[in-house]
Amino acid sequence: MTKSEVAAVLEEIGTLLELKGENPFKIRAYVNAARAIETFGGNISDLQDEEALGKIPGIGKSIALKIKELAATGSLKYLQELRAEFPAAILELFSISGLGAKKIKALYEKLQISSIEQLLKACETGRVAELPGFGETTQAKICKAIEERTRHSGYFQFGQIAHEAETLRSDFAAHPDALHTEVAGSYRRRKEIVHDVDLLVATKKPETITKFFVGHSLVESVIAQGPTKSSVRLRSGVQCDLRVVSTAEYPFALAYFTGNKEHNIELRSRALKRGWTLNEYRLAPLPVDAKAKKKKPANKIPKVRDEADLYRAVDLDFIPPELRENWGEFEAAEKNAIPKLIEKENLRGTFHCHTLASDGHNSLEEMAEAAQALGLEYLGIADHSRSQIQAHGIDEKKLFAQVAAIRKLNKKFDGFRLFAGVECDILRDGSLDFPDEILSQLDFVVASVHSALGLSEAEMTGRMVRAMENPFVTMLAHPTGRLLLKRESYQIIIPAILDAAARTGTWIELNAAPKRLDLDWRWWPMAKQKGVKCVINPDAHRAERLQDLWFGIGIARKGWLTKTDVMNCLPLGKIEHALRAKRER
DNA sequence: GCCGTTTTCGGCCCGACTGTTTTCAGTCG
Repeated sequence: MTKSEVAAVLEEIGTLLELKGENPFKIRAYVNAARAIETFGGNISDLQDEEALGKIPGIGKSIALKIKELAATGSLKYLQELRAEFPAAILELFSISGLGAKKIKALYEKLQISSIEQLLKACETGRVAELPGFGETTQAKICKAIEERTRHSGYFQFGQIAHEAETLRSDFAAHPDALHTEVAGSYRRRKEIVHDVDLLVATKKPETITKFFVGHSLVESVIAQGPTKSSVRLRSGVQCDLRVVSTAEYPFALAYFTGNKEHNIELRSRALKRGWTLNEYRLAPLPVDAKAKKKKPANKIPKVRDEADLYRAVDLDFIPPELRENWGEFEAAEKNAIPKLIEKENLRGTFHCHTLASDGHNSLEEMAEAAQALGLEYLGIADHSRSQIQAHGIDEKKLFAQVAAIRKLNKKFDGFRLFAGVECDILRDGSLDFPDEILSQLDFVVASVHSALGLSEAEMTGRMVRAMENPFVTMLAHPTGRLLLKRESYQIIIPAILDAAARTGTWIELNAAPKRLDLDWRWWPMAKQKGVKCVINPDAHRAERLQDLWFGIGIARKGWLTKTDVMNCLPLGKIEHALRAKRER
């Protein structure tokens, strides 16, 4: 049983308790515990170790016992009993926006509705509108939400909505009444998956800004519109919320809406400890009445002009938005230990790009030109190897023709260089698609898995470790193989992969393609600790997709990486040596 | 159900918007 499976069970218990109308704080305890176990970074090798579980903040005696039972027997009596009280399909009703536990409970008790299909039927026959607390409008909204749900999941890859988000940002930035503009929320934290866009604007003319927003050409429909908050659906299908505040409120709102939730709770609790209350508008003294007798006089409230002032007010260094996940950033900010995160400008080159030779859409020359236009000093070409039939994998002959073409082109460049490589398939047994004699003639080798994806955890891990043990394999590409919102990771033991990478001197790719963003940011602190080096690659199949590097930078920052952790921050003069280091060991 | 540099009992983040109400409950973030 994995941590996330345990978290899913706790989450489900929370939902079922909500349906039962249980004490809201008990419900929150389960939801919190689910989050706690999922995000817990430390070692819990044994989920049956009740004592260790209980030490995780948010998990107490009762929940620790339940986790233990779950880990030991694979099931949980308490959950079985809860499930027995409701039809199984009822949980899917929670995926409809606008429906929460109270409404679902009413639908179930009054109309015996327990599935989306039944709900749609009841809406169409007008029975929902007749329920107390519901009405014609609510019924129509439910119909629309069901329709929306079938059109898209409500979750988007960061890259799918980045263009709209940036367009809105720049359009507001150019608006004369918008004094400050930022896209906050999970977008600003550079989460790989976002489900809405949070736009924040400081202004003296809220009505004008709101009007401009709901009338924007990217807006498909308006969901809600009030004096300080409006919500719309954009053309891509993503929901976008606008918050309008004053300039004085802006830094508080920016921090508040950048989140995440756990980060905000910690920030507020730090304010409370200093005798203040923090919300999205201001830092204010605590109300004097409540249990104030023993209390020492509240500290003077400092002036806050930007986010850095706010963090300073609670005795913290500034925390970059990407780190605001309550994932160790508070401890680091207290000890002046927030690293100087990598920036886009630090990247000097990149590897793992495709050309017309395999399944890319541009020539060597076009890829090189695009790389130079981005200010890069070098670009590594790595087309697919021969066994990738569907991706037009190249054979030995084509590969050497490309190497020759690259060597020839390099004579023309000034201050720029192409490196000749290959994206070599890792075969089922961990051997490589080309023999060492061929690989040794290349500047670098990207190794990756594209076949036999269903191997067991032990087999898949062993396969990758064996590939990394090859001295000519410079880097391991998209290590988990996940396709965001589409395909889960292969079954692999990532710490074992990282250990092998550290031992063999193999770089691990941070694949910057927005559908991958693999290796995931959550693993990079561990990778770094083990001494593993990162390489940020776009896996570009078109020249313009080299720009995906920007997504990779966001994830690298989110993974606490600095420029010294990322090999392709090395300048041209040093990267060549670094590429040879492993094979010369 | 969890938690404690205010507390082992009594809190637990809280504000915005909508729709159905006629002062508020429900949902969301």
